[in-house]
Order: sequence, then C-alpha cells, then structure tokens
Amino acid sequence: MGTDRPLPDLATLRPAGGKRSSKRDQILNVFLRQQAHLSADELFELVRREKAGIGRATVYRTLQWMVTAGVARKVDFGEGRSRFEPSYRHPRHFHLICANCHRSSEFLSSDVESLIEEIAAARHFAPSQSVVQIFGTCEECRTGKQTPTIDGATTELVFARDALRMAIATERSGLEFYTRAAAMTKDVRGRTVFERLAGEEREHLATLQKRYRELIAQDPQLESRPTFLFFKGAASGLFATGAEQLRKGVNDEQALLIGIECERGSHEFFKRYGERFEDSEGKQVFLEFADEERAHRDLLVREYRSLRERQGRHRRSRRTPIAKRAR
Amino acid sequence: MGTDRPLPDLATLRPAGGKRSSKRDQILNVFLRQQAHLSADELFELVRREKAGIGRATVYRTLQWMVTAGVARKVDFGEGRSRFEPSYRHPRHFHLICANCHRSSEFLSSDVESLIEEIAAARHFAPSQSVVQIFGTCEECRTGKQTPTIDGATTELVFARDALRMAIATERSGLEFYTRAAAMTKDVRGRTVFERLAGEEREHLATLQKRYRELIAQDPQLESRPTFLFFKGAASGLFATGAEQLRKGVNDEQALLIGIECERGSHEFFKRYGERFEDSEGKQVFLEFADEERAHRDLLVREYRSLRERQGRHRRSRRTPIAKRAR
DNA sequence: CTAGGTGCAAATAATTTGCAGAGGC
DNA sequence: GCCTCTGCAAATTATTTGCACCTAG
Repeated sequence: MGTDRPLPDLATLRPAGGKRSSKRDQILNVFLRQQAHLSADELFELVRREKAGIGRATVYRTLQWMVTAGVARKVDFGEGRSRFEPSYRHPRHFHLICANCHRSSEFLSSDVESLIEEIAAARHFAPSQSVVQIFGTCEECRTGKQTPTIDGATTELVFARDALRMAIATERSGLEFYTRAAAMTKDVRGRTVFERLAGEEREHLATLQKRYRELIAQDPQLESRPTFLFFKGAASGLFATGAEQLRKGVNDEQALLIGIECERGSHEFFKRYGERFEDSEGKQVFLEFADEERAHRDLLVREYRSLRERQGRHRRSRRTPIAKRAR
Repeated sequence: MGTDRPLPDLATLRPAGGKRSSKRDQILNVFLRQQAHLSADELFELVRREKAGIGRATVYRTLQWMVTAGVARKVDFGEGRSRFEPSYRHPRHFHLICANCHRSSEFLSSDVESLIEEIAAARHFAPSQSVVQIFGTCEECRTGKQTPTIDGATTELVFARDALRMAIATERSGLEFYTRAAAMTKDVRGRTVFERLAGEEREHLATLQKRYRELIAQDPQLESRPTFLFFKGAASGLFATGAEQLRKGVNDEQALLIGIECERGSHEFFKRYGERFEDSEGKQVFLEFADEERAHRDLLVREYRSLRERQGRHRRSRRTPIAKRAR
C-alpha cells in the first residue's frame, strides 16, 4: 500500500530559505511517504528506524521549517501535542475527529470555505488559514460495524470520484436546461445552438459517466466510501436556477443570456476549485470541465451577438452583415 | 468595568460530581468574572492575587473539573498551551484569531453550524462539539486604525442587536409577503386574514424598531460594532422565497399554504436559536419572535381549514384544483 | 470517620536551546 | 572559510502526579 504513490518533486516542494541539507531530505522523504497525521516524535521514530544518527531536535527543527515553507501543516487535535500533515495535496481541508478512537477523517467543503470567507470579509479580517474540526463519535465506534473509509491511499480516488459526481450533476442539469431552451426558442439559429449544446452535454455526460465507471472499477468499494467533497451548488445550482427561469417564460435573447450566465458561473467554479489542488485525477476533471464550460459560454456569446445583429439589421432596413468571428 | 455583570448562579453551574469545596468556588468565581480566554497559568496568577495559598495544581485540577462539568470550555489557539473560556453564555461559537496580535474575536453562524451538521450526518458521525478557527490578520494589525470591537462587556448587547436585526429583516420580508398575498387573494375572508397579518407585521416591525433604537441608545458605538451573529436566511430566506412564489401566481389556497410553511420554518428557526442561549436580551428576542410566528401560523392554519370547508360546501360550482400538500 | 480536595514538590511530556563540531557552497 | 545545519544534552514550558495533610458531609 501506498509507498508507490508518486511523490511530488522535492525540489519543487522545498522552497528557498534553507540549505540543501542531507538530513532534511531524509526527514522530508519519510514524512511525505506517510499518510497519517504524525506527531513530531512519531516521525522521529520512523526516521531513526530508517537511518540512525538523526537527532530528535533536528526532526523538530525540520518540521518547523517544513511548516514555514508550506510543505507541512501543523494540526492540533487537542491531545497536548501537535501533529503534522503534508500540505501538498489538498491545500484546505477540514477534520472529523473521533473522541473515542482518536482517528480523524478529512473532508472538503466549498460551502464552508465560502461562508468562512464571507464572515472574514464582514469582519475585515484577512484570513490565511482556517481550521474546522468536528469532534464526536464516529460510526464505527458507535455501531461497532466497520464501514469503508477514506485513507491516504484512497483519498485521490475519492476526490476524483466526487469531482466526477459534481461534474455529472452539473452536466445533467445543463442538459435539462438546454433541452428546455431548445424547445422554447423561436429563432431557428438560436434553437440550433441550444440543440447543439444539448447534444454536447449529452455526449459529454456519457463520457463522464464512462470515466466514472472506469474509476469505480479501480476500487470495488469506491462508491460506498463516504463523501469527501461537499458542495451543495453542483446539481441544485446555476443551471437548475436557469431552467427555473426558463420555465417562467423568456424570449430567445433572454434564454441566451441566462445560458451565458450559467456557463460563466459554472466555469468560474470549476476553474477555481481545479486550481486549488495538486495534480490528481480530480484536478484534471475540474479543469477539463472548466474548459468545456468556457467553450460553451463562448459559443453562446457568439450566438447572442449574432442574434442581436440580425435583429438590428431587421429593425433598420438591410445592411451588410459583418461576419465577425470572435476568436 | 464588567465586574457587575450578573454572574450565573454557581449552584446551577456546578453540577454533581464533586464536593462543595471552598477553593473551587474561589477559582470558579475568579474564572467566571474574566472575559478573556485565560490560560491555566494566567488564571492561577489571578487567583493567587486575590487569595494567597492556592496551588497551581489545584487550578489545573479545577479547570479540568470545570471542563468535564461543562462550565468551561478548553480552546486551543495553537500556542502550545490551552486556554479556557466560560461556556455558559454561548454554547457554540467560533473564533477569528489574529496571528499577529494574538487576540481572538468570536462569532456565531447558524449557517456554518448547519453545514457542519449536514456533513457530520453524511458521514454518520455524531458530532458533539465543533471548532472553527479562522487564522489571519485582523483589521487593526493590518491598517493600524482602531475599530470598535466586541469584548466580553459588549457581547450581550451585540448579540441582542443581531437578534433584533434578524427579527426585523424577517419581519420586513414577512410584511412584503403578506401585503402581496393580500393584494392577490380573491377570497374575501382569506384576504382579510392576510391583511390582518400584514397589519400585525407592520405593527410588530415598529415595536422591534423601537426596541432596536433603545438598544442602540445603550452604547453609542453599538451599531458600528462588527457582526457577531451570521445568518443568511433571515432576510433572504423563507418569506422572500414565499413572495417569489406568489409572484409566479398561485390561488388563494396555495397562498395560505405558502404562508403556513413560511411561518412554520421561521418559528422553528427562531425557537431553535433562542433555546440555545443562556438568558439574555438576545434570547428573549428570539423566543418572543418564535412565539409570534407560531401564532401567525396557527391563524393561517385555521383560515386554511375554513377555506377548505367553505370550498367543500360549494364544491360543484367552483373550479378548485385541490393542490395536494404532502409533508 | 472518610472520601475527596489541596499544597507542595517532584515527575512527565513536548518542545526548544546552547554549543561544539560537520557539511554545503 | 563562512554560515547554516546537526547531534547531544541540558533547559524550558505546560501539565500531571505522589503523598501527606486537611475538610466537608
């Protein structure tokens, strides 16, 4: 398990501020291979087991340095000593901590993050890091029965799974939006655009689902593992609201504008989230999806311009069209 | 300042599990008078200043006991030592912690709380306590200029202020809802009910605003102090959604049902929040408001029943699609 | 009378520091 | 050669414990 996980390039991770060092690399190496939250002393033990002659103080000093360098993050579960975790994978994440078995499990929540940002902004506070810890009793300690978990070895997979789930939900909602928009658009060209987008969504949906199935195949338990990434907006968000607006009745132009707005928002979201993470399948999914959304938006924008132009031409008498291709 | 803040009854706070004790009361007393987050040693210093002959160990033991007894809460700001805060005032609250000046400031957020609950539920985790800490730089450290703060002496006032603000926002939104509902309701009796409710909202709104002004008069800076209680749903929540639905067009019966739903939700929220806190003006506001919402809901329910009854009587001549309400 | 509370000093535990020597640039 | 890193041991800091003594019920 796990030792074969691709480690990030040490040179990249170790920023300026210290000498090349030999021992540091040793310690860093051992540290990065771990998947649990280590205490300084546990790390010391591990290091000494691999190579004798490294002092405890050095481990402490190296940990300090790793934290200031941003390679490691210090977490405090209230045990009276600090634990450390590599920070390269998920820049921000939060913890569920079982008061009984002392194990911790991680999660991401873009909803919590944005609330925190809002609150900080309201207080004119410049946030640098936030800690969210939910203490309580885990399912296993409560019911006794063992349930699939997310450990270091599976985090990547689960993250990818959740990214895909979000993308699929958004895609579904987009498909519904475009289908509805196509059905109600009067302008022929506009309708064609919506139909084309609906088609693309359908196609891409199929791709995503295939990819999802492939991912699932990598770990038979993957689907039953707990949610890692919480985000309420994916399915119930932009496109759903857009479809809602369509239902109330709008004209062709408005439908296009709504579509543009949805794609823009969706693109922003996926891009922002995708950029937050280190290389991984999940990041990939986010970024690809962001790209697709932008392409769609561009298409809609072109169509919107064209519609306006044709309307303008019609409204006046007839003028020579200037086929301006945006990009 | 501040020593005259009414202290909660010691007998109530000190639960079974220990002897009457004399020193403990001393320590507890000093502790409860404080408004800052004390470290064990700081408390020891304070206690020894008031009465010599109390050992450091006793302070530590008493703090431990206070925590298990639920009188105090242990907070960890990552300084390598624990701090403690009395837990009687706000059962749950979170912290903004300035990494520069090491001061911390508190906030409440029902939004964060509910997200946390959702996440815990999704993970089948039974949460008991949650910690949210936002580390960063406070406004004062960043800009140098001093801004009004929330300290122990003003927390109660600010909490009451925010409770009132929420109530006022909800009331406003309710007023709009009922005004709109009254305007579009065809049934005379139903319209009268909506008008009456609109009237009540208007009246209560005036009361709340008066109360708000009185509160503000107690502290000239009160209005400019930062937000303590974050809750997005108050103004933009239930009633606003309800009004939105009205705008889309509904019949009398549906309008009543929407009203009932809004009042129910609103009542639940204010009740739940009101129950969470120790005696204070803010709690008062929440509970009173909860009561009012329930009264309104009851009125609407009665009216709804009456309408159904009357419709039943004239069933054959009226076009009455009976919207089945599940839930 | 007796269980639990208390002070003091000593013990732990986690982490830091002083200092002489080693190693990278 | 200079400056930083490193190991070791000693120091510091926060907190706990052992133990003889006290006090409320």
